[in-house]
Amino acid sequence: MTATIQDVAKAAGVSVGTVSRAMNNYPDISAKTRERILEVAKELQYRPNLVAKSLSSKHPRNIALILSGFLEDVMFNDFETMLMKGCYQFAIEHDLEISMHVINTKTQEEKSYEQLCYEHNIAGAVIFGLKNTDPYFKSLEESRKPCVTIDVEVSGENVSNVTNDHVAAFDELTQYLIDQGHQNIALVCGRKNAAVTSQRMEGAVSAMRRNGLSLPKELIIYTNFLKEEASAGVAKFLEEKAGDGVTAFLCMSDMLAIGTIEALKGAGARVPEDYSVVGYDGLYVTEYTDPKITTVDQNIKDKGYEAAHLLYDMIEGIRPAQDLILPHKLEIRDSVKKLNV
Amino acid sequence: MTATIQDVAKAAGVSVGTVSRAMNNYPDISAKTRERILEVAKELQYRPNLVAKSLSSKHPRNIALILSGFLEDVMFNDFETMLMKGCYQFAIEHDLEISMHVINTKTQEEKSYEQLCYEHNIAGAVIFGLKNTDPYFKSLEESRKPCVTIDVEVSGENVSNVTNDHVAAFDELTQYLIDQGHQNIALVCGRKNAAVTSQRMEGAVSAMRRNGLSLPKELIIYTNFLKEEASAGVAKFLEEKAGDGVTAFLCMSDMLAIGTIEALKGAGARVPEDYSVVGYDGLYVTEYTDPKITTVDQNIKDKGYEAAHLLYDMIEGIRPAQDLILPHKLEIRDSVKKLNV
DNA sequence: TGGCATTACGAAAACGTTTTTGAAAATCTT
DNA sequence: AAGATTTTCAAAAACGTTTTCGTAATGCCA
Repeated sequence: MTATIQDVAKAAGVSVGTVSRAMNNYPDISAKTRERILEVAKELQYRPNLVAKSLSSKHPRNIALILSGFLEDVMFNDFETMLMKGCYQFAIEHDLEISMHVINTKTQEEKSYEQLCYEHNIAGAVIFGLKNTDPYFKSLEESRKPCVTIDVEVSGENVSNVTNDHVAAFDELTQYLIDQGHQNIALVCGRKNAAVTSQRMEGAVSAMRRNGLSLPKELIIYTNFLKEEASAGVAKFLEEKAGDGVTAFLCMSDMLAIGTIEALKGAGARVPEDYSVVGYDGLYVTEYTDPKITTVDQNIKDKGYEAAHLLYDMIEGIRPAQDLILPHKLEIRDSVKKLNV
Repeated sequence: MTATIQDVAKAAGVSVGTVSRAMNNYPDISAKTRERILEVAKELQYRPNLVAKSLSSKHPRNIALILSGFLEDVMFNDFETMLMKGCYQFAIEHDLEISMHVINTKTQEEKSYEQLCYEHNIAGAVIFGLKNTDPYFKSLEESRKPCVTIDVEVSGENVSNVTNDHVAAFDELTQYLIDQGHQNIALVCGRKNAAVTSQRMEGAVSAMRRNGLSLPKELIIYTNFLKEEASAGVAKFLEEKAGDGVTAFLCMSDMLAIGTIEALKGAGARVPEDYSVVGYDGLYVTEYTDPKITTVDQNIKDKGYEAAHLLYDMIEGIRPAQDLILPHKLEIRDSVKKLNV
């Protein structure tokens, strides 16, 4: 077996409490003994058992990343991975233990957020993937354990939210399209009742209005954020010649942009020569498509990092629960043609 | 606070030991009391503290997924995510606790695999991302804790390996190209001293030899598995007209295939009309490129699932350490043109 | 050198479980 | 109906830490 704190204590001729104090840089211990103990510990290759530590300690250093729907959804691999990277980065830099938990709508019903924290001795969590109808909305609100949700608006005394200004970002994206000379723009829209959809819609409309443009109903193509639906919707749109004069497709996600491009190519059109297309999200796949898609990067890795940061501060009482809005970045690539007006 | 086992015991008028027996379906307890206890537990919304459980239990149910280089490399997002999904899937189905740990070459030096297991009360781990020169090669060999590595050959009494038959798979891929009438094939090669490179090389050569073809040195383009290198290498290759008559590029990874296609398009050539290209790995990004890339799917999610499965069996003494070779699948898409011979 | 803070440490409780031990109660045997 | 089993459970030890509490040792001052 590996050495325990007992072994170190015995070898150093001190009590276990003293070893604990030495290992954790506590005050009431002399420099001499601390050093001796550390030496012995090193010699024995002693590593504290983190499980025991977690069980006994009053100052928790365990946070979690909770992913809802991770096993069900297959679309947003990048999102979750980049989020993880951000969270783990912060945890490593600050010497925190971080664990990952996969849940879904069903397990949310069976076990409250607070219970999950209690089960794992977790001080708080960053939560991603919540759907509007998920039981956790209520669970988090009632929780005494702090948490930080990503891109979803949950109320509650101990819940923060990290997001982007999707309205402003989509406005900016739309403005870019307009600045490139596009006046007849079709909108490839996400799920009707999703929060993100209405935010992005708002951004699109505000940019158009500011420029004296309008968004007629015929130029809106609805989907559930699925590539195939975008592809089918755009194909139908072209067939029906619903949008004569349309020069650009403004898509609410990168996947929708990919589907749109697929349909356009399928109909024999070229992108961006015949039609311009923009996406939203900043998935890395947009760098590998043809053409590379102009999009808005949500900087999800930073989001993960900042979410973990905020969570930590909430746990330590440094910052109160709050909403954090991170900057986005317009990524101009090759899917938009500049029109001569 | 949430209810503890003590609270349940008190409420049910029994000892804590009895509650434990009831919760874990142990034999020596009467059906009546078990039921009563379960009822009380439900009423109090009792959830056992898994940390305490892990600390005290002699029958560990904790496994881990260890990712090396996760924060450094940015390339293989899909790989790691799909691997995770596979592992978590198995863990959930078998009611195991699974934790994820991010390490790198440096932390490997500081802490042995066995120490890491001990720290977290882990019974064993699935390990991904090891480089040939990593300290863990030795660490795993000496470990008494079982582990399963992915795609990397480590010896050791308690270490298994889950992989594909990369030689056969690459042979198959090469044969497919030949079957489509390609005789002059350039090879876009990975890092010279990587194990996977030599395996794939072996597969390519064997298929060519079998068909009376050869692989002259001038038709090999070396890279370090980076897209940009493939792009630059192929561009130079075309410029120098090193491979007149070449009709196809056989790439050792999907990223290399993407780089190759980029270079070909950059030189004004069309894929697959002018040149055919195939990749290897089955990254999901290959479904979104133009054209969609013919590749070999390593089925990494299954690999994760089976790795966790094997690990579990090793822990339970059901299966000994062993090498597991999983099937691959040739994914024929749109990047190869059939030649008339 | 005696008295008083202060410092340094040992002893033991605590964290929430599982597991072992042993004994009372129930059941079976003859 | 008495002994032998078996069943059921309470009590306590164990897991490896941290933290609290108390006290012995040290330092300081006069």
